[in-house]
Amino acid sequence: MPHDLSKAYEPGEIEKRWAEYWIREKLFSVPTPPPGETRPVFTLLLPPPNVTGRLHMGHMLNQTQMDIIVRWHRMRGFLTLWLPGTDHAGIATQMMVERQLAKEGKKRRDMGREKFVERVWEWKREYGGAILDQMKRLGASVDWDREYFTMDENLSRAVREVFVRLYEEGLIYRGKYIVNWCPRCATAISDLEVKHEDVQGKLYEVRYPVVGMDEFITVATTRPETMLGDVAVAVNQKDERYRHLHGKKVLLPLMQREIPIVVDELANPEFGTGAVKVTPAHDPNDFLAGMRQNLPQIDVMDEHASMNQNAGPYAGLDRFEARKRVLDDLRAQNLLAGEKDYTISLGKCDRCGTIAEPRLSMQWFISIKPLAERAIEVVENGEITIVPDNYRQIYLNWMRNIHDWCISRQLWWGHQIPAWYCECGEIMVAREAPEKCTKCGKSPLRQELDVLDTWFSSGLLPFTSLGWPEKTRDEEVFYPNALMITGFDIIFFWLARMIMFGCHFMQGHGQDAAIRQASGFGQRKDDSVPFRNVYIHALVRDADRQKMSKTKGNVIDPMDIIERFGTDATRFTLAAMAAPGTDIAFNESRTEGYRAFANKIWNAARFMFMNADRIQTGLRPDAEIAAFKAVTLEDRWILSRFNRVTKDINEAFQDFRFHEAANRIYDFFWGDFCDWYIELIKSRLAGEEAQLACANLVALFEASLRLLHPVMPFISEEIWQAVYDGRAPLKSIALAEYPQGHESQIDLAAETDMAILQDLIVSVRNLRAELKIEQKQRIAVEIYADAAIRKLMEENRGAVEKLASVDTLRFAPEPLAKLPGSRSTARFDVHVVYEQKVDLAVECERLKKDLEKIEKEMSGARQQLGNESFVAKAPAEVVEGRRKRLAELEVLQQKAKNKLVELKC
RNA sequence: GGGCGGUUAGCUCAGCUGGUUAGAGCGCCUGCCUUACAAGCAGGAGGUCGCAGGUUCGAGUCCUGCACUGCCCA
Repeated sequence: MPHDLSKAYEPGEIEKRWAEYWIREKLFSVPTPPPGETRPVFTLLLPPPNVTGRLHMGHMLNQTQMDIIVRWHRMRGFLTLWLPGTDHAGIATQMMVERQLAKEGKKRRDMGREKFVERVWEWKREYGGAILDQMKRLGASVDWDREYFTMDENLSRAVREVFVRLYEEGLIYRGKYIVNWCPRCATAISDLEVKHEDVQGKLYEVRYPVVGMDEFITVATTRPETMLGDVAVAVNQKDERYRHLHGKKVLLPLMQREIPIVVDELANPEFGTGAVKVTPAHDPNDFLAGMRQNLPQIDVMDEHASMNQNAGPYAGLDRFEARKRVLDDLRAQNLLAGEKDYTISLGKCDRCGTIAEPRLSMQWFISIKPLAERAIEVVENGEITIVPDNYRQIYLNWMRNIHDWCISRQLWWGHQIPAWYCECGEIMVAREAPEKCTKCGKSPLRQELDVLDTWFSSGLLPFTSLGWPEKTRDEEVFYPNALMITGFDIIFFWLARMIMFGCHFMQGHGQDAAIRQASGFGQRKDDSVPFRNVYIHALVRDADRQKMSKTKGNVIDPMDIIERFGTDATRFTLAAMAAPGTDIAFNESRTEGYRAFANKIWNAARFMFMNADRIQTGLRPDAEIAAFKAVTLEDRWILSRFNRVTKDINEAFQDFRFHEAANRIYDFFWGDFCDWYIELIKSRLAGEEAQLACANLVALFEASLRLLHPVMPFISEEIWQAVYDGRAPLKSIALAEYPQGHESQIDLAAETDMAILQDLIVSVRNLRAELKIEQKQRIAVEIYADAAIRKLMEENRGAVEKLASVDTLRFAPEPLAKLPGSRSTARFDVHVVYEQKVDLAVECERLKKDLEKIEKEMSGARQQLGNESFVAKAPAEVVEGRRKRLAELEVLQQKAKNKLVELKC
């Protein structure tokens, strides 16, 4: 890699090149370590994106954070495994292929299951890698050799194993219950796959005539079409209004069916009329009431939510059309007692947006409580930590109120449930297809047509991706994963399921003891957990804090942002804005700013190379911060800053405080390193010390690149490789050592001295601007200060001259604060010698403002110090700090006052 | 209905366990193409920290109430 970097920073080409290089060189591939491995291990599973997915901002944030943490660990010497892969996304993928077929005028059902599934595989082979390809462009440092797909043969085998074991343990059962049903997808969906939305609807009141009485009972409903399946009317025991109707019957309007009035807690006397229709086949609460009251279940809809033959004259109508007709007919018969506006919480299929329908059907379920118990325990007792802490509570609440999980889906794409039916009624659940019935010996058997919920298989990934159910060395080394990073919206999908399954199936598992100790988990007791720590990130919104959605059209495509600003700048933006627990309002102007930052780094590198090539030191192949020789004040200062910042950044990463780490490095590189250090050593680079100064520059730069690498992997790699001019000691900066902050190199005296010097330089610049002195014109300044400060300024007069364009620097024996064209701090007065008239009015105004501020602060400080309890109770250093500040303020006040008098303001 | 957040500069956001003068980026104003960088440099303006109480020597930070706003669950 030559030193001649192009003049402008062009991320596109650089990023593409290194992304390919990293993959080609298999830099992040981790072979199974043999026994005796002593390095700490860090494992992390990519929460599997849908195979149909395209990278969105949420993925980008998620992956940026993972990549930062992963690269950081790798550089700190951890054996770091990041496992990539995708899940088969049952409904989504099936939809995708059905749509493709529709274009060819074909239908899934005409095609047959086998052909259809083959077609899905074809689709997967062709398009299924899209999201992973995008990850490659991001430079995600995953182990591509270990890529998983939930439908792979080994993972499918694991799924069958899990199903069989759970069934044998009595934790899987089959039954006819009300489930959420999507009429478009024609499958059951889980509670989590139904998204609720408040919409304005109507509450209809319908009069049911009581049989044998000249009376009506009025029930309220938001879904009148379901009345066709009514089997009772319920009233509450305590409700006096209906006491006389207990045991009577009503004649169900439109259907002319006699149904009983039952007494059941389902009826809430406070709500509506207090009487409620009971439709066990179309409402979960009614279903339970039906069981209690031993009522029949009348299903009036088919799988597409059209009315079936049970709906009598309405058969064949779509549910909404049926609703209209039912209402019309009720109206005509004067049975519609009222319609009120009513807010309805409408459940929609998460995948396709169709209004979900509660449906009575035969499904497979997991009896979840026993699994949830341990999943609660491991979070309560700290075997798994969740950060930020408030999500811990959310997780626990959900887990404590969990319902049995419907795991069967009426789809073709997915893991077909390993259950077989015999005509004799026997059900066999087995790892491999049984040949004949175990009870009656008959064959052939018919396999269950349903497939498993996608989350069933992805919930197993923390261990199945490591070879389970085989006992593998990988499992011993890499399980439990160290960390899971995911979005809060996914807590219940992945997190909860992985924890339940992990704790259940990995019970008794032990991680290699030496590795576990080395990895920092020595004190954790439970190795069954899927991961030790969880970090939950927030949502990425648009610049106006709106949730991104296709319908609103405000979706920001990360690939588009990357195209324009580069991956590094995009990553940096997300990192810099990712304060734990806070949503990110993605603002393009920030990314633009961070591209400018990358450009700054780029140009600083060009400066370094320009000098290195000129000075001919030859860049040292062993460049590293240890080679830095602090001889001057600015050297000691920048070394101190570097160590301080490094320490802060390491701590920030430890706590997932990405924004803090990003801001620290930004301020350090731009504010300290470029604005001051480089400017200060320019004269040294031109002088006798050039070699040393240049070596220091390179050493510091190289270390800073390593510091930056996890956040901006590409530009750091590009420049780092250039530093070594094609002879880098390692294949990549990604394998180099991450800087550690050394307390011993933090030099408080140097930082204080430098601050005084910066103060002086800024004061002079300030005066120049005020006096409207042209930038080019060099000027004379006078300084008044005590001996120590005088010495400091004397020793660094070159710096002042260069950075403030000063040609003569004199020291005055008398205070200068009174003079026009002067500035004062508590430590020194500085005066610019310049004939041009000072604008007295402006100066007076500024002085008065300053004085006001000083005096305001003084009175505050005096009040505090005058308060006995403050002096008695506040920590000594705080009181001392206040005293010192007050003394300073007094000096400043005096100086300002004198000057006001002198200038006759 | 239950729970959880947010409200700090014109905009988007930091401010961890309460402690000196509340910060950043963008935007704005002034002056500079100063040989690394105009995606830049130098200087500057801009905030009674949503409102009202309280705890404390001390509150942007802790507590209570209110207002507005967002999310999750039922």
